[in-house]
Parts: sequence; structure tokens; C-alpha cells
Amino acid sequence: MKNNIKVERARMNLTQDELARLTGVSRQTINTIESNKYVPSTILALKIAKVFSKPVEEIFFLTEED
Amino acid sequence: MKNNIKVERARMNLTQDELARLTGVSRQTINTIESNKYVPSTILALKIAKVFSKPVEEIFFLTEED
DNA sequence: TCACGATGTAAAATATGCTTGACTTTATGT
DNA sequence: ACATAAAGTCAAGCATATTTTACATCGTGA
Repeated sequence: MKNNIKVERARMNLTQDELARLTGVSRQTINTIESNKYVPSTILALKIAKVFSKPVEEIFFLTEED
Repeated sequence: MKNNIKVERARMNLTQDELARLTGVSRQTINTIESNKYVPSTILALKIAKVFSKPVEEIFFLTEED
């Protein structure tokens, strides 16, 4: 799975820490998701999408291996 | 988090087992998600939404406690 | 150059997703 | 009543998500 978080953060002018606070997780969680180290839970994906006012599908993308 | 999977399955006339096969997980996984025992990964949520041809947000919903 | 905010990264611990296998329950049809 | 398909559930175990703490790096402004 891939994601667009970095771009969306830039668009909204948010730091990793700010996004973390807005979604109730740690900054490292945002960082590691952003660098594709692991896949977030659906709850977190929904919260992130909500912050960006976009559907989950426009932020997280299935890849071949999924 | 809550979800609509049971209703969507009914709409598409799919058994838990069929949905499990279509999304590459076990039948118990579908069953336990459906009964809100745990929250799926974003990958699985995206796959389920894809099967139902609906956005993730129309199948999975954040609740108060999330 | 120095300080500082933002980001990257790592290790260890805990929580949760997901699997397999097996058994029970609940329709529904014959 | 019986058989069968579908759904519910439980336990054990492995894999992965997420946390905390801590330290390193990078870029920018003073």
C-alpha cells in the first residue's frame, strides 16, 4: 500500500506532529506510515482522511502486492 | 468503529466465506470484523470497499469513542 | 556558527489483526 | 426429523500496528 500523506500535509501546511495530534497518535506513527513502514488501522485512515477532507481512497492506494 | 458489511453482503448476495475469498482473508476474519470484534487494516478495508464498489467511508464509520 | 523546528530512525514493549482448526448454533429445504 | 449451508464463537499462536524514549540529521533564520 502507498499513501499521499506527505503531499496532503504540505497542502494543508501541517507538520507530522500536528497531524499526529489531530488524529490522536504519536508523531512516529505518522512518520512511519508516511514512509510506508506499516499500514495504519482503518480507524486511523478514516481520521487522516477526515483531516484532509478527502475520501480514504484518495490518500491510501492498494498496490500489486496487496 | 462500526460497519455496514452485513448489509452490503446482503445487497451483493455474498456469504462471509465468499467475501473472505474475494478479499484474501479467512472467513473468521470477515465474521469478527462484521460483529465489531476488531478493526481491519486499511488494506483490508480498501479491498472490502472495492468488492462493494463503494468508498471506504460508506462502509466503515467512526464512532464517538474512536 | 548556533539554535531550533521538523524529520528520520531504532529498540523494546504492548496491543491488536489475522490465521487455523474445531465446535456450536441457526435457518432452510426435503 | 434430518441434512446442509451459513453464521457465530473460542483458543492458541504468529505477524504486525502503535507506543514510548531517545538520539541523529537536515534546513533555515538570527
